[in-house]
Amino acid sequence: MVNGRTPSVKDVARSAGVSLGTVSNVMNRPEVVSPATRERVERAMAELGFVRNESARQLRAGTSRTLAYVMLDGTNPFFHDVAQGIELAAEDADLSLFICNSNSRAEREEVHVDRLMQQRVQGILITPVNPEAAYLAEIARRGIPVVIVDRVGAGGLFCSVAVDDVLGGRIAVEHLAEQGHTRVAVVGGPESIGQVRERVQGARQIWAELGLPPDDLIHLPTAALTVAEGRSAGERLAGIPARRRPTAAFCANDLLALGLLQQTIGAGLRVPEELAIVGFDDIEFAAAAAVPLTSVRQPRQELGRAAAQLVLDEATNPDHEHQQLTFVPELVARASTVVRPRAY
Amino acid sequence: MVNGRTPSVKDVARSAGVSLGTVSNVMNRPEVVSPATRERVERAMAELGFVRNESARQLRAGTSRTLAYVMLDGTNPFFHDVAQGIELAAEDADLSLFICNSNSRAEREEVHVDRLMQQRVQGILITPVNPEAAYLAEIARRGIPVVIVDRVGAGGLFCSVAVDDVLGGRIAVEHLAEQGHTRVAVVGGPESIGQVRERVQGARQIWAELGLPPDDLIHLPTAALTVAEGRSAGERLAGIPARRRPTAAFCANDLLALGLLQQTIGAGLRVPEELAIVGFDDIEFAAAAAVPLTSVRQPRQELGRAAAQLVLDEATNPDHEHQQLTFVPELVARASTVVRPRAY
DNA sequence: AAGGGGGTTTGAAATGTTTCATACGCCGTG
DNA sequence: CACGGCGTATGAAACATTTCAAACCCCCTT
Repeated sequence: MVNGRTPSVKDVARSAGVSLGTVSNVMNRPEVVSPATRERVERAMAELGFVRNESARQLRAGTSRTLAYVMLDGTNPFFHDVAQGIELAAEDADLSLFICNSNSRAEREEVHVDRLMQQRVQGILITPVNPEAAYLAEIARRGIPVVIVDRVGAGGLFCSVAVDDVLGGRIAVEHLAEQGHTRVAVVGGPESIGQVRERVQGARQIWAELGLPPDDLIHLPTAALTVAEGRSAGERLAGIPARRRPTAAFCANDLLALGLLQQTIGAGLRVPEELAIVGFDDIEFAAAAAVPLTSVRQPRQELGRAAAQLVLDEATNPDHEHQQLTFVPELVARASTVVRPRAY
Repeated sequence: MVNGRTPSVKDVARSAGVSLGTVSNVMNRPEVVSPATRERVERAMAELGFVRNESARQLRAGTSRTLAYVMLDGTNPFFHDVAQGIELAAEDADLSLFICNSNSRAEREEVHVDRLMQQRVQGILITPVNPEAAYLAEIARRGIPVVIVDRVGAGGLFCSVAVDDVLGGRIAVEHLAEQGHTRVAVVGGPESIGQVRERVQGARQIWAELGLPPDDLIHLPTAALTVAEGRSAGERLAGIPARRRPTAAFCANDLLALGLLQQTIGAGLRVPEELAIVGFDDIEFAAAAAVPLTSVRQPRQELGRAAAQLVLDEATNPDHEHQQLTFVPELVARASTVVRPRAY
């Protein structure tokens, strides 16, 4: 430490008796400097407690060493698993990952993205409140690598990585139909969330294809995809007289399903005998629920990892082409829908 | 956009017909520049799509606008709630929050912290793998504001914010004793985690004070604080013949408790009649479990917010003094310990 | 008409790196 | 002995901003 100020390359150079350039070389191309001087410089660094100033490095070099992920909802473990996948890919590329959380608020999201642009991050991964937002198109147009995660972006302007949500809705409801259910609730909302729209749409599709009467697929809207909303939907469901009550529910995500499960069990319904439940995402807590939850699995980490790879390709490969990756979801059957499921 | 390059203040200045300094003034002290020029400059910025380069700003100004939180375990929702509290405080102070995740690996933690130092963040909040780690003391010694979250740091070198874990262990076991339990399992590990040691210690303390025989407080070690480990502990517990089996379990965190709950219910034990369960942290999923979980609540968001305030104080207040804040945990009784708990 | 003063604007220095052309030192070769 | 070449080291320029003393302009006072 040099009189309070944190030491700079200049201080290191002086203390080691070499020039600025040499110190820089020690950090960036150690092979060109002779072992003896390198040794001397490294000792000086250690002695002074030198820490390279990343701002200055980045300013001059013009390239940053961070990726960023703006997640939609920090209370949903799903997004943390995605983030974990991104983190692993970032680690491989020797990059740092900057995680932000918009909490489903569009204006907060934009503040975060703005800050990230100012930081000149290498690329932005984002699960946006609204993938059609004009400002997103704008930054992509400028050449900042942007990858939409868990949604598909508008008009091929960006890469995106998502699961086929329509298909997910289909397999969930198909599974219920296979178990003999002919009156099914579809729980989810608000419609402004694209994932919800598509999952519901998939449910309707297969229902029609199976030739079941549209009125027996009952939509139970919710205000958000949270445990609390799931509980509230559960109340409404349990309140329906037994003869007219759906015998199964497909929830737009696992948080809803968990809330619904808790509430309906509390109300005395047996799961799955009186009410079968399917969730979506297959978060870790789904398997850990007291009645393990059947769910539509998204390859969460894989989603994140693939997104990171796309953003890196866009950042480094001059003839990168935007692509929309779609993963195939998979049903994981557990005790909440089948009386004796295959082993966990 | 100026021929591919992203535009700089210089470009804005030229386009608006003013000097560099004026553009800077528009951004940093708008009150000194006349409305007419300000207007002109702002228009030029919008036209060119100018985005301030934060690296250059920070290099020159010497101050960054970010706080960072290095969390211990991204799979535990507890830490995300803490992060949320930090985020709110950061938002108030108009700072960005950089969230990293060490996943309980000491070397990854150190890489993260190193990067953060290079970025010259205003302060580092951290739930460290080991609060006694030498490198932490080292950076604190250099004057970087560091706050330990959910642990207390060594030798008053840093501020810290934590809950009284010993007390938490006491009230958990006291509650079980009040319900008449006289043979109790304490589930948790590894001992290398400070939180575990102290919670277990609290349990032993009160057990002794209540005059109960030490052998009837049975320690069930686990390799980590995860749902999977909770399940495995549950297997062992369920395997004990009913006459000698503990009638209650205190788990070192909610993840363990949730796994234990699931496993033991699956094995046919009734909760709480045959096995009462208490967790620790009171994460959101605790209340949402099919048998809502009694837990020792930590004020999670409050913890984060307080930590952020401490770090900001250290960063800005010249006569800051380190303090160790301790919050008092609180028992939240739910159905996993009492047959008819007070309203949820 | 000179002086003064307030409100704006300017220009240059400074921040800590990296980069790159150049210089240096040394050795072996012709 | 001069020369070329190689391996190292150097110094200055460049990066995009902020800051601050100085300059400028205009108007009011005396």
